[in-house]
Amino acid sequence: MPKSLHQRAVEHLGSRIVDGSIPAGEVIVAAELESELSVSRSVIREAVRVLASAGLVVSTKRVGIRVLPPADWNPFDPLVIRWRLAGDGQGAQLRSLTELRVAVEPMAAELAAEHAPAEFCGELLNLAAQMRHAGRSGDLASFLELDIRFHAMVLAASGNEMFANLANPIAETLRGRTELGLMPEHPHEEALAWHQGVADAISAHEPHRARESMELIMRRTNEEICGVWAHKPRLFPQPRA
Amino acid sequence: MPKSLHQRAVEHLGSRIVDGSIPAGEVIVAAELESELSVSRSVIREAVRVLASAGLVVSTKRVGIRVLPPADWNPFDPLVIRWRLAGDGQGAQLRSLTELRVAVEPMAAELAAEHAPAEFCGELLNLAAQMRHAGRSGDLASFLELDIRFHAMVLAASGNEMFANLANPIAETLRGRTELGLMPEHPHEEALAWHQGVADAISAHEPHRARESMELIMRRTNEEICGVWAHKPRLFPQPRA
DNA sequence: GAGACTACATGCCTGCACAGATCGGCGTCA
DNA sequence: TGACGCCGATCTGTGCAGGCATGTAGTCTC
Repeated sequence: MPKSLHQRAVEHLGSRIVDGSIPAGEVIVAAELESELSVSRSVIREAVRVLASAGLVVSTKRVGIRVLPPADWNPFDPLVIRWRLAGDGQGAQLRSLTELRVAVEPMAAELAAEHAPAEFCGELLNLAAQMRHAGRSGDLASFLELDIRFHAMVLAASGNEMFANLANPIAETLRGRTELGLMPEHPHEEALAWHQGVADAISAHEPHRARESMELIMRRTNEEICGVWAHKPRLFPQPRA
Repeated sequence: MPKSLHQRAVEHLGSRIVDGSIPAGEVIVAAELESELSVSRSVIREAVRVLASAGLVVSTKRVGIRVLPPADWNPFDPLVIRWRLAGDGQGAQLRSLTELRVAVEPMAAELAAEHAPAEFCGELLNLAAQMRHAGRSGDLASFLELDIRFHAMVLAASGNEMFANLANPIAETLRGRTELGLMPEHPHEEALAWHQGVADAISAHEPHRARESMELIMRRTNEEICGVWAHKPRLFPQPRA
């Protein structure tokens, strides 16, 4: 299925910038890209505009298209997240996202217990039961997908659209952890109980208990992987004016 | 200072979509926009591409440019946040951002205490002292700007680029609260002490205390404003497939 | 009801004029 | 001689105008 030329141009340039093939500070002229990709100016210009809106490049007259340093990238842009997870920045990206999860999900569980509509509660209980079943039978692939849906459901049930929007990158995080072999061989019985506890507490509208159960899950998550990327350098950008 | 035609086109279309002037489901043809803004196709096309990357519209052959419902917008896109804060969605946007702050900032303080370079610690102590001075002398304007810089500094000192990137919207949140008169007349003496506590704990590399001090600040923040938008409807989008 | 047909809006390409930023040469002055 | 400032040449993105190609939606036919 051939994607549009525009998408391919965005992908080509963006992924090369994010994986470091094109270092920050490099300047490119649009004409080069035209011949490199064998596409016309309009395609290049539209792609550059999209990448500029993600903070990857800035284009100025007489100089060309300048690649910006990682500190200027929008780390919440879905494209940036995808490219980082696909390449060298994978470790740092997974760490950032995991830390974000640890911060956000307990709050999401608390809000969900206060505001979640009934159908979300039912679905959460349903998912928790299925997770228990898949976990005990050792069906790791199903468990992963259920886990993803469970956490996405909690985020959506919080009624906070920013939380809900984190579902996709968090799903990628979980998949990434699995690919890297950072998930336990067999889901812990405690983890199953904690997920059940989150679903129960949200359904019973008990915010405090929902938060605490989710905090247990997150604490375990953090412990399992906090050491893995400890050596990766952290970025400390100066807060801009 | 006349901005480029591209920026104006993005602004024009985007702000009208976000403030609801153009309802979801509406279809627009590019030719209309050309005559409406008196610009050429390339400008419109590039603007549409940028808005599409933010999830505001999709453009399909034979049908035109379809405006997407709010659930499809990227709530972390800086442009979307700005437009929402400027218009009708202001309440819901401030609530979302505040909930995000409450979740993220304690974690950021904890991480900062573990990883912050020395220069960040010094600057934090400096800011806390200035805040105390401005707060006690009743200089609310200075206090607001110092408050913004303080929280931005903690987020940056966490070494998590996603946290650091939340500094701008959070600054807007604080300014928005002030404009709406939701800030206390005089900063509480306790709040000053808590900020000092955060700076001290981070400088002393005491993650637990840093988190707890920040939690106190956030709890107060939440109490001050949680009731204000309680009546605003929450969005519960279905998690996508 | 299923398949072919047609109209239409976007996708993509190309040539042109303009604006603004950079760079180099030139002259002046200390 | 060397440093500074002015000014024009040049390069590149910005924007415009028009054209053909392509895929889809709606219609029309059988």
